Amino acid sequence: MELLAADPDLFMLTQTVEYALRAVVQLASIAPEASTTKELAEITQVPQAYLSKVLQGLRDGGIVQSQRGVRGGTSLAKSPEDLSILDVVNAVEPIQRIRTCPLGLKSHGVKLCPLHSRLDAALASVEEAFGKTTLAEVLADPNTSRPLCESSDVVSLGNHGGTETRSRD
Amino acid sequence: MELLAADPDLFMLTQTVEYALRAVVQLASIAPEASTTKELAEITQVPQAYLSKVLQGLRDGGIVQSQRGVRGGTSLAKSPEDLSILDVVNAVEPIQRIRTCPLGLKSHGVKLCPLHSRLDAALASVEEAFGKTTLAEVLADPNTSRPLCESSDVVSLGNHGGTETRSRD
DNA sequence: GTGATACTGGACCTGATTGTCCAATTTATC
DNA sequence: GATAAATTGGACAATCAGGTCCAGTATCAC
Repeated sequence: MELLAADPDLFMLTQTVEYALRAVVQLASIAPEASTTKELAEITQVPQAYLSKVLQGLRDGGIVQSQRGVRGGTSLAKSPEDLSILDVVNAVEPIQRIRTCPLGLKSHGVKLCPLHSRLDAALASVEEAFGKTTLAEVLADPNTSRPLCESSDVVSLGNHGGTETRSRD
Repeated sequence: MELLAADPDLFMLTQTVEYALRAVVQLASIAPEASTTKELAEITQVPQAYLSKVLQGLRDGGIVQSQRGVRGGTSLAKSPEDLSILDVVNAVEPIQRIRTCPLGLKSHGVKLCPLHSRLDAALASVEEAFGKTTLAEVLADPNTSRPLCESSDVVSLGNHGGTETRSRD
């Protein structure tokens, strides 16, 4: 069997955050429909068993909701307009701003030293950028190819003939 | 013995990067003098044995240089004006921009999808911010307390009466 | 109600990161 | 040259994120 080499971490983002974002973007693209974990895993290319854990985190964070049983699945808990990238990130792995001196120096309590204030500034800018980008904007982006999908071709990722998502009627 | 709870990771920055930055900033503040690993470890509050590993990485990356033996130690390899935060980060844990689609979709090869292009944009902004901040600037920052040091008080971290750094004459 | 579908949650495995320890080596000083 | 001060590097331990597996439970459809 070929076990595809796990992608290296993306520096800032952990693998888990990357997976969460993929899943949520895909769910947003079919919102308000639901998708099974299996489908999601195939499309987003995330290990299915692990994706289910990630989805649990997203559910606990109020990003998605899920339905058990036959014709069940996971769907967005809010509309794509009301969910930011930051919301998703914070649900699975909160961005921790640097609020107190990591060395525990008392006098740095309020005012961070030049080093840490700069590091925190970087965190802040990322936080802001993520905070003001909604999933709807990501989906509507006209400049680039469709999220997670082959640009002009049909997706074909191993689930032959069963790709359509289900709707709850 | 009191083993202080290891600081949690700072989201973007790994522990190792944080340690590397602390060490380099301290070295910059005494440049071009050298410091022993023991001294550095006390001031930066990094486990000494691990700090020596981090310093090895910095040395391999050309950020610092070290001198063995009596009166040896580690010093900056360049002047603080010529070292950016990014240089330090890249030496121990390079920022990896997202250049190709993490899902391996061929058609995304050149143009990232809306999701990943936004993530990469965040990386880019951090990279830029780090890239244009030199260690000299960090040290010269008038707005905040001194890096790694108690603001108005003298440092006193357990090395009684042997804090002065050595110069090679 | 029976069976198939699908999420849930706990136990477990694995590899990478973090951290420790020690023997070897280099170097200044006396 | 002997000694002490330091870095160097390898082996090893601990912790955690990433990932797997499976039994349990909820739900729909017939």
